[in-house]
Amino acid sequence: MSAEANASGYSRSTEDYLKVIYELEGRGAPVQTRAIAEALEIAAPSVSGMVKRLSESGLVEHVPYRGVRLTGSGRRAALKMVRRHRIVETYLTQKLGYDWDSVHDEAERLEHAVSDELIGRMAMALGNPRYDPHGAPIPTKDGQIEEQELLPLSEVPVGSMAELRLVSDRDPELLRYIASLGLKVGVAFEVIGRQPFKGPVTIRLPGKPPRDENLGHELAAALQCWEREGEVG
Amino acid sequence: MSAEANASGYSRSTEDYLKVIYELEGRGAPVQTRAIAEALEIAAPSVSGMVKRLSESGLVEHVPYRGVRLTGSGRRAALKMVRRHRIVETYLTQKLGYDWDSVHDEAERLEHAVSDELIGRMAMALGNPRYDPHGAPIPTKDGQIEEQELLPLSEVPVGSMAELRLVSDRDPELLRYIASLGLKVGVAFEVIGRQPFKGPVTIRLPGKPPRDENLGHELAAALQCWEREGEVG
DNA sequence: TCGCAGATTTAGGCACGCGTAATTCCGGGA
DNA sequence: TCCCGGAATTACGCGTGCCTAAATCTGCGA
Repeated sequence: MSAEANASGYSRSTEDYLKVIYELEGRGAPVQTRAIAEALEIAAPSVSGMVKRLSESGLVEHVPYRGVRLTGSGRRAALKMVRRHRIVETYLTQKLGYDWDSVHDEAERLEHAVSDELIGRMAMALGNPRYDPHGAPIPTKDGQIEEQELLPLSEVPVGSMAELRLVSDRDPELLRYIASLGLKVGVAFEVIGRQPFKGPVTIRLPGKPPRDENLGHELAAALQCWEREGEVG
Repeated sequence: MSAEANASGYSRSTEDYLKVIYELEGRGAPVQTRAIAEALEIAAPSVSGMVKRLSESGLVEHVPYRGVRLTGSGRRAALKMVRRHRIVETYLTQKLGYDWDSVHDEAERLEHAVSDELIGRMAMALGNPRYDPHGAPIPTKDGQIEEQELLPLSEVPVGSMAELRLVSDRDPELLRYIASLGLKVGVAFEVIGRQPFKGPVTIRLPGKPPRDENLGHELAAALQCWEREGEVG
């Protein structure tokens, strides 16, 4: 036996913490202990303890009772994990026939085990993709990540055209459902109605003939879209 | 986050122990604490402690001061790890352009992270190979493994033809060296000399013109061959 | 300004898996 | 049979990362 514990040099837990902190940070707001605890499904005091260690390692900045922010090296490590996760998901989907609803768990384990070398080879084999199967941008090797200007379908104005660009990889049921409607990343459709008080959104999907579907508010809120200003097909 | 700690349900350490015990067991002889400690590069008392836990989990049978043997479920789990390791090595070599001397460490990490599903898909993509790139037989999904009748090159009679069938994946230097000689699994050659007192073995490699090479005893002992009884090219 | 709810941290504990030091066991030679 | 060296185990301790219970802080509404 001779392999490193973990390809990145950090423990599996550390990698998980960095990734969720990155994801919860949005645009720089401090991340609460409780949010981390919920995302990782562990108790809040456990997070307090771990945050202390992360802070001593210089990966996060911790203001007691206020929250944590990633430091430069914390963010770099987090983006590395995000890159790994998304490349693995893309690879499994494109090269090994996985469906987009079943890659998340597998990637969640593999992201801790793959080396930079392997990620590089996977990316190469895929032609250095910019997005994963759910539309999420893949950070580059040197930690650049594209910022997307997206709108939840629940907020796209009625009457405009929209294109599905991004959906979370976390909910297989949701992914299977929207796939069953013919909705995947890149599909354009018309928003033809929305009911008030978190009512459903009605969209018209392309096809012969076009098909109308009603999507619940919660679902519509999970579908990040480009709004294509302008007229209707 | 929602993935299991480890695809098999056992901890990474447990998986490592089971694999080395399997490999050290040969044909059923009890495995000594010290042998495990050396293989895993950890201290002997640590092994004693772990063996106790493995034994309580029903994975090994431990006779104090005598050694351990895998139980049925221990052997099944070990063979699963061996299958994972060898399929991953084969996949990396065949599909991602790795050389045979660089796959071991990567596989050592990945074998703990891949699911049965993924191993199945990799095996499928490879056409269900029976051997890994180093010639080691790949256990089937249900835990069958082929027994090979092989002879170390250091014991193949002078004058016979032999074919390289198996070499350990542990030593990248050795693998690179023999590859540089044109020796890989499946290559046949003639054994034309061997010096006494652990002296070198001389082989004649096919080619135009044939090439003779002298291999040190230790190296020759690491090359497991089929002896092709009979005459010489 | 006070008090309360909720978030956070501290206190104390546990399992895992590793280490070193000290002790015990086993087998072979005298 | 005794003794001795090497193997194994026991005793004790450490860091990681999780837990629950108890204390503390923060901000908001009365």
